[in-house]
Amino acid sequence: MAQTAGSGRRTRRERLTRQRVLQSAIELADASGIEALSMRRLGEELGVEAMSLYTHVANKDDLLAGMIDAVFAEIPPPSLEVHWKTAMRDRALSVRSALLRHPWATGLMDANAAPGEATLLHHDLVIGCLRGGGFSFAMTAHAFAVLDGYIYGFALQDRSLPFETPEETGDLAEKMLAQFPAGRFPHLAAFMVEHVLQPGYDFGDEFEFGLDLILDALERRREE
Amino acid sequence: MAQTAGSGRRTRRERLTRQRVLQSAIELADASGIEALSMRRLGEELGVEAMSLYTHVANKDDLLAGMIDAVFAEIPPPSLEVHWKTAMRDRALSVRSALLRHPWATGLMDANAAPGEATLLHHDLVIGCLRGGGFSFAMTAHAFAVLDGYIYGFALQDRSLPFETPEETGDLAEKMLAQFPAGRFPHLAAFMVEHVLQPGYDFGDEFEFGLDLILDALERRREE
DNA sequence: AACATAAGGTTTACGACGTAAGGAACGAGT
DNA sequence: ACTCGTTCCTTACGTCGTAAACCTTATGTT
Repeated sequence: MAQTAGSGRRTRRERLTRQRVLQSAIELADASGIEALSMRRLGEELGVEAMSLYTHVANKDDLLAGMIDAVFAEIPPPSLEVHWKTAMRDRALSVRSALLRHPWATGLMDANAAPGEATLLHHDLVIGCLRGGGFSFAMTAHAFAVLDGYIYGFALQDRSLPFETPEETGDLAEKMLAQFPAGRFPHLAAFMVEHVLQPGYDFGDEFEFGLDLILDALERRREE
Repeated sequence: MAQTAGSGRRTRRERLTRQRVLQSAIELADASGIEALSMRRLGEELGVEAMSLYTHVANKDDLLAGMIDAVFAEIPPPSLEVHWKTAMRDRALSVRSALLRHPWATGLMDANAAPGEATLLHHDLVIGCLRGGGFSFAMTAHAFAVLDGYIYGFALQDRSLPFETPEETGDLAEKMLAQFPAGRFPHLAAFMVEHVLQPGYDFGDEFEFGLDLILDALERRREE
């Protein structure tokens, strides 16, 4: 009786896999936040006891490292065929959207864990793209540092903003400033009233401004 | 018998204070990493049981929020007297050095906690500086997002690099690449050999390049 | 068909964590 | 000297990551 994966009549449940573990962990973190991701809870999600996970994952740090690498794997690889500027622009937007889909990822990058294969591949292509675009090694290092710094930092800021919708923004801004004597933070208050609380404002929209600013500046420096 | 703070003959130990708790927590996190900061361990450091801390701190999140605000309080306030560009440059370097002193801080900024007074004051002055420098509200928002994004993101990258000294860099780079078939990451490998592993290279030095790139670009846009 | 093997999954347990609840000790004001 | 509010301690609960040992099941060999 052939009993290959999933065909047997009495397979109580799908076999566990590193893939399945990582994917479930990502779904759980996306849905309930990274602080809700415990080995027990993840096991539950997969219909399995917590300790079973350790067959496919060395420990929790390994799990987190795997999740990060899986996020990088989601990002379309930057093309080496097009002009570096468009490639880098597209890539920045791709990374940003991945970090928006998985907001917990930014906070995990401090991990002293070694980068995974997808992560290294991503970096490899970024460097290849810049070098192919005529950047010297030194300029490649500079460009890489500014671009990635900006991308991750923006995601960090975005996530640390304690509001999601414009209405929330208003409520929260008022409460924040109301804690302190009126006039304690005059510039901040004016900025809130005159700009941030205006209809249509969304912090996330700032991303492309800074991105283009940096890309244009890099282009200019490269040509110098 | 006057028994003001610290004068009594039988004060077994200094009284606890929110200040002292926060300061000890920061020292502990600086010295042993944020993951070593537990309420019990912190109590021990202060010669006190863990539960005593809760008199001065609502819970651990409040402790962490207080630590972040204390880090901002360490940063010299940006001046409103000098040209915006020098003020913003100095401030960026100050923030960076604070984040180097307290590497755990970057990872904590995701906290959904409300920003503290020192944090708000810092932001107030940054906005005041830009507005005073002739930036419109919209341009202020743009500038703020790029600058702070870059500063925090750079700190995040810097901290996530798994090496401190050049020698470590070499060892680690080799191990990282050795895990995968030679030639798997050709651009990355070349970049490492030709640039990162060259004597004298230090990723931290990249900071000022990107900072000036952004400041120059902002100046140009502001004048448009 | 019977068995050996190893891999996957489970049970139980340990020490550390954040913190709720209630008690004890202490200092200041009467 | 007595009270009272604050500070600090004791004990306890539920949760966490994971070590160790055990059981189960699918597979390959005879």
